[in-house]
Amino acid sequence: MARTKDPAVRTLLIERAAQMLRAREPVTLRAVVAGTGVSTMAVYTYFGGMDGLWRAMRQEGFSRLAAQLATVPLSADPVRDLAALGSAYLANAVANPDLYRVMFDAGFDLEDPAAADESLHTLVRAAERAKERGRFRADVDPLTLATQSWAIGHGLASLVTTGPLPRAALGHGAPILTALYVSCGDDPSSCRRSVESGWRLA
Amino acid sequence: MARTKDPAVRTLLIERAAQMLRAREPVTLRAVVAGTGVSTMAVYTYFGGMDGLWRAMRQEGFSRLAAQLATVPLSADPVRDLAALGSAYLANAVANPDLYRVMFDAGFDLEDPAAADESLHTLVRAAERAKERGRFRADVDPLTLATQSWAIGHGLASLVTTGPLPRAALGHGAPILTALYVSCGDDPSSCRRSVESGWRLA
DNA sequence: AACTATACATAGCAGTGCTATACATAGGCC
DNA sequence: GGCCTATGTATAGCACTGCTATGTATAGTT
Repeated sequence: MARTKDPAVRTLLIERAAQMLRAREPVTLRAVVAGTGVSTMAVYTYFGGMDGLWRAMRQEGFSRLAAQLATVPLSADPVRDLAALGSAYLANAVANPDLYRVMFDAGFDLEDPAAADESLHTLVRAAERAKERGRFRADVDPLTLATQSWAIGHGLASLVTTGPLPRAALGHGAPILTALYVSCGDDPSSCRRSVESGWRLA
Repeated sequence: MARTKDPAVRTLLIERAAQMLRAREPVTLRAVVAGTGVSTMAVYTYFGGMDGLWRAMRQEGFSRLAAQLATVPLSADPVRDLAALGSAYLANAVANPDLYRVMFDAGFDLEDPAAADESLHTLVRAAERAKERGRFRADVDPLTLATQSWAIGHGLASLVTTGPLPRAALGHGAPILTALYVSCGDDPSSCRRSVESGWRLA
């Protein structure tokens, strides 16, 4: 038929754009393709335009988040795991602050929404296990709890990556999550132990 | 000396830009001045450029937030007041979703940072009163608690205004705040009553 | 009333994302 | 193997962006 697309060019452009984003350089069409040797048209054949490149970068952000969450080893203590996942969430945000900010721009449209759903579902499963082991009351909805945990993590991550709060404010995550899990029925002292144990991981 | 600036033009441009933002129209220099009768140069004399106009819009967002928080009537129940302030925070975010999103862009630089500080301080004072009345333990730091409440509110507001969570998710605020205030020493059942009472206000 | 400093309108600048067109090249077909 | 076609690529140019230089009118000072 014809020349086939080279997948390497795709990742090359994404990485270069992410690098420029981190370096605080303006991510512009011509600037992105400048060092790569390819022409401006490549952005259109691979991404359909700059919007598509930004979408791909959001996707990359969610992929890195999923990878970071995947590094959390599941233990016999599901509350510890919940805290560890929250800690990993914040660790990913501070490791890629610019990417994290981009992730939640432009209406949250992704190429593959499943990647984001999967990350949330990791939290849901941990909450389910906490219920099964009797740490949380039976009337606790795992999805609700996961969403609440997400909101807490995102609030801290967003305020830290966008500037108003210093990085040390991320430490607020542990006491808030502890309070939340205690409200789900977990024993206060063992909850504190579990959360602080999981929080240290990342 | 010369012609003096007309303050009305300033507010006119801000309101028109905010209106275009709400209408999802691209907020561009020429588009903003189009309907006003003034020329593009007005944006430079009044704001120093588009960046200045965006900064002014962020300032407008914080002003509206402060106004919304000011409508909360202080009561004899400081925990109720804390919940009411949180509820008002979220109400402002959903009433001006686009403005809220802009508020936390571009590194949080404002013309008058005191406006933002003042809003946070309203929360701090409520936390202090809760300590004085014995609802919270003596070792609770009001600023810490206010910051934590802010992070929770911002997490929910941000996830709702940017899309991933539906508006109904704002209801998660009440149970999370309840859990947080209980962890500060408040009695669980009276805390729930106070928070739900304050939450209804907005 | 004359002067001057300031706001304003116009026109034009470099830079943006995007697209139309021509060209090169890889793959299917006989 | 040699065409042929479909596809990726490069170039040039489009409308638009924010911004600035220039000239002019005007409000405030003296």
